[in-house]
Amino acid sequence: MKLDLDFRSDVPLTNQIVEQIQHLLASGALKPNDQLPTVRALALELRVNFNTVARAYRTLDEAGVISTQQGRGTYILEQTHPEAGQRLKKDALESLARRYLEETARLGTSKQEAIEILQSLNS
Amino acid sequence: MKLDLDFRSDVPLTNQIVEQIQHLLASGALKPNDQLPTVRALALELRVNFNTVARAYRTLDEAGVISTQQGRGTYILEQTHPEAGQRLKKDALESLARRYLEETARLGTSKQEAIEILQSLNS
DNA sequence: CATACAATGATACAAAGATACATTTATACA
DNA sequence: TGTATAAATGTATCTTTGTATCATTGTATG
Repeated sequence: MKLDLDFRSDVPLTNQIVEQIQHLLASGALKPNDQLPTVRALALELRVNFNTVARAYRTLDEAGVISTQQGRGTYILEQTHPEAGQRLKKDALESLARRYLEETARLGTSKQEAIEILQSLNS
Repeated sequence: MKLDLDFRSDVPLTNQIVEQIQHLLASGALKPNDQLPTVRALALELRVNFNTVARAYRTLDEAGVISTQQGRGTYILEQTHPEAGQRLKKDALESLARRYLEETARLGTSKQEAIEILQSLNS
């Protein structure tokens, strides 16, 4: 990967990694489903502790840009376009909700019960 | 088999397999003496390493749900404890609920909103 | 200075994959 | 029909990969 860290910069290494991966994505150098280097491989290349790469990956994960999977690796996600979003999000939510009801119904549970179970979860 | 793994979930793949097989059992889609797919066949279908399936099978074996036999295959056992059925169903419902919340959260939706969407569905 | 905080590194851990193996069943062939 | 061989199936073990937690370092701030 063509990343180039500036160790003298006052912007943290982790942030530099995050930003540069986002640039690669924006420029098309990285595409959905591409596998990123392992945290250790990239760390070696950048001469940095692998935790630093792992932290960058986590930031990107939380931003919904990549998916990091323990034991498997990390992958670029499909980018959901915000402008296409509102309608699609509503549809997606409804389809999730329908699927949840179908599956609980298969277990012989009513919609009301299915909702109560949700409410009882501590989160 | 109708299993559907979420590679982005923080629930380990092995656990997802365990839970979903328990769902199939709780819902009656799997019955005693049914043969499960071989570890390799199911792994291929789920796009997962076959050891991951083997680990899930072992967990179910240790729980007394199935019987795995080297060289033969794996089979659903008779349920010796009647109350195990209730337990199975309760666990199944809870993990379905958790997954629903996890997926809606990923779309930026709160638990309360997730519940309201359920209520708004005409069924 | 002292102390607090942020960034990075070090170490131990957990989940998943790769590879070689053991057991059972199926098949070939004398 | 008996036996050798191959194929199918689960098991054991090690490697790879990301995660969690604590220690270290540097720097601001009082």
